[in-house]
Amino acid sequence: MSEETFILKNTFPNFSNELIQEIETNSSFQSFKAGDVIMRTGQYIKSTILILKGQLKIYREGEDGEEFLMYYLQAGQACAISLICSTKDQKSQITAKVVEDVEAVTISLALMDKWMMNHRSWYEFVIYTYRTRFEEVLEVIDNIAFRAMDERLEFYLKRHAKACGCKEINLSHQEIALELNTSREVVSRLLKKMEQRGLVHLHRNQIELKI
Amino acid sequence: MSEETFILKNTFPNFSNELIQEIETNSSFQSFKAGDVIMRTGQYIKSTILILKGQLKIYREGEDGEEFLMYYLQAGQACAISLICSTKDQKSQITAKVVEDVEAVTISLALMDKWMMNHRSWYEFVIYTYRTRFEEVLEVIDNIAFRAMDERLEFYLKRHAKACGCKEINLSHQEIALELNTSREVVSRLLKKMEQRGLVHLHRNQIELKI
DNA sequence: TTGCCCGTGTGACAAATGTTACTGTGGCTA
DNA sequence: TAGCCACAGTAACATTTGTCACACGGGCAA
Repeated sequence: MSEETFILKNTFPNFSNELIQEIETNSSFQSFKAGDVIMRTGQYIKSTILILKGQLKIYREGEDGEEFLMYYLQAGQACAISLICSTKDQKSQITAKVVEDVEAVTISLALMDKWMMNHRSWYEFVIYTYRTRFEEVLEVIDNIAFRAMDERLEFYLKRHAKACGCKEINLSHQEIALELNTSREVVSRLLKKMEQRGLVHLHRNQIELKI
Repeated sequence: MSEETFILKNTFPNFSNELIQEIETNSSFQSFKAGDVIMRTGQYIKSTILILKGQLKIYREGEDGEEFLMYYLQAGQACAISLICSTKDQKSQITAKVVEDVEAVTISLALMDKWMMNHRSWYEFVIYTYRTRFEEVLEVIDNIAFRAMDERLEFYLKRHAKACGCKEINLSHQEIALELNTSREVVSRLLKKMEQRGLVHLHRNQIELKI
């Protein structure tokens, strides 16, 4: 078994052997550096990527360049939006930026379309991806629709900790503010209150989550 | 051609003849009255519905019973969420309420799953539905993340007018406030400002859109 | 007609959030 | 070491939104 096969099988354990083989013969491996923007709002989607390693964030851009975090993508996942844009010349509605160096497999739209019909395990992956992302987006809506900034910040920190698997969050207040579409001062203020309540411990460039 | 076949073919012109036939033989026609709640947050999804006539609204419920409008469903459409929940015992994340009396076809999950593989036109319908709803939800996120209440209200009114196909909106300020998750007073205040700007003309129980 | 409810309008105030301005501090580098 | 810069803290104020209180008028039913 080649190294690629091994990684693919491990990262996407539900894919059938035939599918893995098809992926290997038909698609290309690629790397991206932290900070790279893989997809930008308004660009045409020509392919999708399966993530083997690293982390991406998917966010919505406002008219004045505001960012708004939707969700993170990690190894074993794919971007729901690019999975579904189908054959039409579909413009991306979101931006994808690399958080940690990414290794990925690029798959053309035509192939995806074919696989949907021929590979049960691909079909299930797509449906699963779509469903979970839709749910995640619904949760995001809940947060901004029903909750105030303090709760949203708390939710954001927990989600971030979960995504990176540790309780130390290495983000500046400015970065957090961007993703929640608010201002640094507000984030500082609320974090200070959270610290008083014992929920976090604040350091320079690091927030230690204590819950 | 039976009456049902005729209606189905007209409402879902992209469905193949074989698919239409399958729908007819395997699923049941149902009616719902305005105000009925077809699906509620937390309920298990056992089937999906294709809408032949009338209008539904799909909204998210907050913990204290707040509503938050996601989108409307009309003839020729289906609920994206129920389309994708697949075989798992999936709980609904949204609530669906009838706005105008609805006639619909109910389809079990098992059938949907089968059709995805066997009927290209069903597959395309599902993908199309998912994509467009995802986009709509992204737009909703834009609105609450990046825009203030006055813009959101304007957007809401336009969307409502578009959905019902006329410029007279027969809603009380209270109802609008619920769907935007704000209070009646705020809606009144903003509508008054819009009237001063010449965007609307206010009547009792009716808002006349002038744009 | 009278009384009542609903929808609406509005002022006054409270609370949350955004903005401006300034301070301090740690670390890097010229 | 001095100067610079990014990050963080915070006070003061503006703006937006939510809340409370109350008034007005239309229409309906007793």
